[in-house]
Formats: sequence, structure tokens, C-alpha cells
Amino acid sequence: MRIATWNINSIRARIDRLTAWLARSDVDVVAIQETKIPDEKFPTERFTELGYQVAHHGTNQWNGVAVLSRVGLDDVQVGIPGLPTWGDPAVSEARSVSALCSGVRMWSLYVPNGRAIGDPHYDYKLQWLAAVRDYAAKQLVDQPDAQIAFCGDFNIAPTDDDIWSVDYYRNSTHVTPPERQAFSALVDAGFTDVVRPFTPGPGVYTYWDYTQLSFQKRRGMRIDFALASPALAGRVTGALIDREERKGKLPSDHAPVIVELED
DNA sequence: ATGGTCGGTGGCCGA
Repeated sequence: MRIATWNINSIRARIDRLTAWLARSDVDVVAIQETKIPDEKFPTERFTELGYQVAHHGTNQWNGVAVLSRVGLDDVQVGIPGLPTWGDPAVSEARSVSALCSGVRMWSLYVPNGRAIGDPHYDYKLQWLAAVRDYAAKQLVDQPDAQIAFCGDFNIAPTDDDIWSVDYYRNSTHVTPPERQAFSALVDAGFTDVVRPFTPGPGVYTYWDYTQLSFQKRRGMRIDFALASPALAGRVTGALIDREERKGKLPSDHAPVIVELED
């Protein structure tokens, strides 16, 4: 089985690229972030006609996450208990959704950006990550053998090897100790970055800014991850970052990340 | 060369 995660940066702008990539990449389950579309406008048929079932969570033009699966999609869960809210305390942002796909609990996460150190969004990001960690840790206490994948855009570069320039990102979000600690806490809870052993750095990234010819100059960040529970990590036989998808006409600014699992 | 790149929106904001 093959699973993947991809910040698509608008499902409407990227629908043809995404369906072509699905046909070519042979992935069974995909976590998608930043669909930027409400549920009622999501192009579900474009995926069902390819054999994929869809669980989408989107409320407006911001955020939006989905799980696509051609190996079963059951027990859809929207949101995670304990996540902080932004703005209206009665409304949760559309940043997390999951489904059970052939025995794997597949999560699509879009971690808040943080914007700037000291910005209220930065504290929101840290609170959001703490809630995910607490939830993730509890899953393994309740079910140590569960196959769980927390996939998505974490908006954190865990080490200096994951950014093209330490100087460029000095005093920026994505690299601060509190953010890196929040990421490590998820790893310490038992969820392994299963891609890194197959894509060693430095200089290996999943995101390149649209401006300044960043991709062409190899100026990127590694901020998209598949974090696997012990039972799932034990099934991983390979992984890759599909840089080809960052090329060509109107690409997403993120590349897809693919993980191969033994059957 | 006083910009630089997208997407969604609506005549700017977020990434």
C-alpha cells in the first residue's frame, strides 16, 4: 500500500494536476491540505470516478483538509478534541480530518502558520500542536498496536538541516525552539518521521516559496511530514518527496510526500 | 527594473 500527503494550495486551481498525479503515482490513500473550498463545492466526483472515496472538511475559502482513499474509507473524524479555536470560540477551523483506510487511521493536518513570533497566531499554533500531541499520545495508550499516520503540513522545520539558510530564517517562525519542541513532543509520543530515513538531508525540502525563484535556487524548507505510530512505522519500506510536482505550469508551492508500506 | 508569486476575493489579505 502507498500513502501520501500533499498541501495542494487550492483544490480548484490544482484539480487537474492532482487527478493526473493520482493516476501516475499509484497512491492508495492521500491526505490533502489547503483545499480552500467549502464541503458543498468540493469536486468529489472527480475522485470517485477514479475509484477514490473522499472525506473532506472545509467551511470557507481558508484551510480545508481531505483524505482520499481507494482502499476503503470508514469512520470519518472531523477535528481533534481539545484543539484551540481562532476567532469565534464556537467555530473550529477546518484543519484536521481523518478516516480509517484499510486498517490505517489516516490524518490530514494543516497546522496553523504562526505568521510571526509574538503574533497571536504563533501562540495559537503552539496550542494547536499541544492538543494534537495530547490526543496522539492518548491513542497509543488506549491502543498501542494501532496503525496511525499523522500526515500534513506542520509548518515547522524540525532541524537546521531542514532549511536552506539559518540566517534567512533567523527571527522567523517555523524554526523557533518552541515550535521545534512541539514537533519533538509528537515524535516523543511515539510518532516517527518515516520519510527522513529514505530522504536524508541536508538540502532536502518539501516546500519552496513562490517568490524569488526559490525552487530553481533550491531554497526551501522541509515542513510536510508523515508521522507514524510504531505499528505503522514497522510497515514502511520506502518513501520519497515528489519534487517533479513542484515543476511545470502553476504548481503548488509544496511537493507531495509518498510512503510505501508492505502489505 | 521601487517589483518580486500565487489563490480567492472583490478592489487586499494570507501564505
